[in-house]
Formats: sequence, C-alpha cells, structure tokens
Amino acid sequence: MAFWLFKTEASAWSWDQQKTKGAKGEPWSGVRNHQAAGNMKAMAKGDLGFFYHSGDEKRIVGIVEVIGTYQPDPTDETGKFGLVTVKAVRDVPKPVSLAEIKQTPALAGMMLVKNSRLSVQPVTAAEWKIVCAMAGAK
DNA sequence: GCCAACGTTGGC
DNA sequence: GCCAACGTTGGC
Repeated sequence: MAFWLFKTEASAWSWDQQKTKGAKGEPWSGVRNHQAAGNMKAMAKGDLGFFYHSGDEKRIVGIVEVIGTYQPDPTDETGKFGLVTVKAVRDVPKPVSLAEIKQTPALAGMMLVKNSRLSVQPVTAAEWKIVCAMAGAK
C-alpha cells in the first residue's frame, strides 16, 4: 500500500464537500500536470492519502482512501489527463499545519516542503507515520 | 500584494 | 530542439 497527499484550495474543493460525498467518494478531476497525473496513475485501490488545504489554511485536515483507479478525466478536452476517485475516511483529530511540518526535521524531505506546487504528491511510509502521530490519528 | 518556482507556449 | 516570455500556483 502506498501513501499520497492531495492538495486543494478550500474555495475550490474543500474537506467539508468531500465528506458530504461519503462512501461514494468524488473524482479528483482538474489535474493538468503530468507529474501529478503520473502519481495518480501509480495509485491502487485502498491507498491512503492526506487531504491538504492550501491557501489560507495550509494544513492537513483529513484522510482519504483511493476507491477508483486512474481513468480519463472527462473535464479534460485534450484527453491527456486522468483522475482517481477518493472518499473521505475521517477527520484528523489535530490538523497538521505546513509550519509544523517544516519545523520537523524528519519531514524536511516531504514534497510539500520541496515542491509545494505539486498538487498530487507521494508520501513515504515513514512520513505517513510521523504525520499521523502529529495529527493524533493512528 | 508580492515574488519565487515551475510549467507551458511560441518564435527562431 | 532551444530558450525567452508568459501565466499560474502558493507561500509569505
């Protein structure tokens, strides 16, 4: 099983909206970056990801699960990009902010720190464990 | 509101 | 195929 991080502006697609979709989940459409698309291509059902709000909040607010693997994104006219479907698993008891992540030496290698612009990022098992501990999630 | 980082576009 | 110009993203 692999771990990921999904980044979104709360004004565009928020954690609250994601949660209202429940077990049905929601297609993660709109990605127009090959690196991000490549990451989604590598996802398998059952993979877990952090749900990160960029912009004002800049923090991890929830955990999602991949329930549908890579398929063409109907909102992409060029047909080049695809999407995966994710469902909300749960809130994290204590959201982890970007500032906290930056203050944690063991997380200095996270893509969130290295390349904040990448919208879908891989997370290592070690990073996942540390962030979950900080978030009060197991 | 500014600016750095990055990706994309288009002229050559 | 290179590279300058431009647009977008996102942190500060």
